[in-house]
Amino acid sequence: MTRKPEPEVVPRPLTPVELELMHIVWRLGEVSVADVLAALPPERALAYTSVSTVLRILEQKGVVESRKQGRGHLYSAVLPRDAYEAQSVRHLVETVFDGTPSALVARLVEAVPLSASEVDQLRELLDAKGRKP
Amino acid sequence: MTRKPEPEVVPRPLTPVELELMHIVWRLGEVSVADVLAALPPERALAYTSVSTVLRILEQKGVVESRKQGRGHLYSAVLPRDAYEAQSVRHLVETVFDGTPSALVARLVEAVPLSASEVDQLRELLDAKGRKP
DNA sequence: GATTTAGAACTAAGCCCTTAGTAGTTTGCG
DNA sequence: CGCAAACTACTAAGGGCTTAGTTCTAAATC
Repeated sequence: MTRKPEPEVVPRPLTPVELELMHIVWRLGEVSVADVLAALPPERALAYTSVSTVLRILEQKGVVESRKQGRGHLYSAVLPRDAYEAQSVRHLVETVFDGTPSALVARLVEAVPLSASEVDQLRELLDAKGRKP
Repeated sequence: MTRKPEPEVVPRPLTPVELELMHIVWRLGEVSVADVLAALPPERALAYTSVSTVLRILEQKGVVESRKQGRGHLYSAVLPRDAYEAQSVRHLVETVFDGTPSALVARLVEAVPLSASEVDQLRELLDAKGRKP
């Protein structure tokens, strides 16, 4: 009935709000609560305390770290965006595509509209990969 | 404070247990609670009532439907696996990769070990895509 | 037809997520 | 120094997820 405390093979994705704030942290580097608040789109009016709470949760999860600065704290990412992207893709391959990466890409090119230039870009990526395995 | 009831642009992913059961439903087609229970790996000993509850939640969400059969119910997928895969990829592109599909693939080929044959497969997918846009 | 049994519905407990208020502390300013 | 503003920690409420027990009903068996 209780959650298994074993370290997860593929870490659990960030929750929607956590991810929303992390995008800001990744973009700005080192941020105060006020910075995050200011960076949110106008229609997304979170309370100061809500942002503060989520940042504290993220710190508790080890996703960001903070250092004291003047009156408040400055938060910065411990988990780089690259790493989270990689983690997310792995998680999706694992849980939805039976661990088969090509199945994901197959579905992607079929289900998501791709511009010609994007297709070209992908081809280049594969060529680079194919030449030095 | 309450969740906005607007229809989501990209539907929320299934929860871990829901997805776990859906894999079984997709594989077996039309299943009873007992079927699902039997299809679970031995180390995954869910109670009958737990499976029943999750299937009922899935039905409530419109992901499966049921018809009465003798003593119990038979559940079958309303949401095909294809569609869910597409939905999941779109969701990931949207929330993690800024809506840029090629960024996802770039991260994939970098972060997930791909066999040479998988790389070839991907190339073929792209060729097929490139020829008829 | 009565009893056993299989299943569904209801319920609940524990946990996490989201949002935010309140209270208390620290800092900067006059 | 004292006050106002900013900031943090604590707390809470509402909702969803996970797991499962209990209870009630319907079906199968004798």
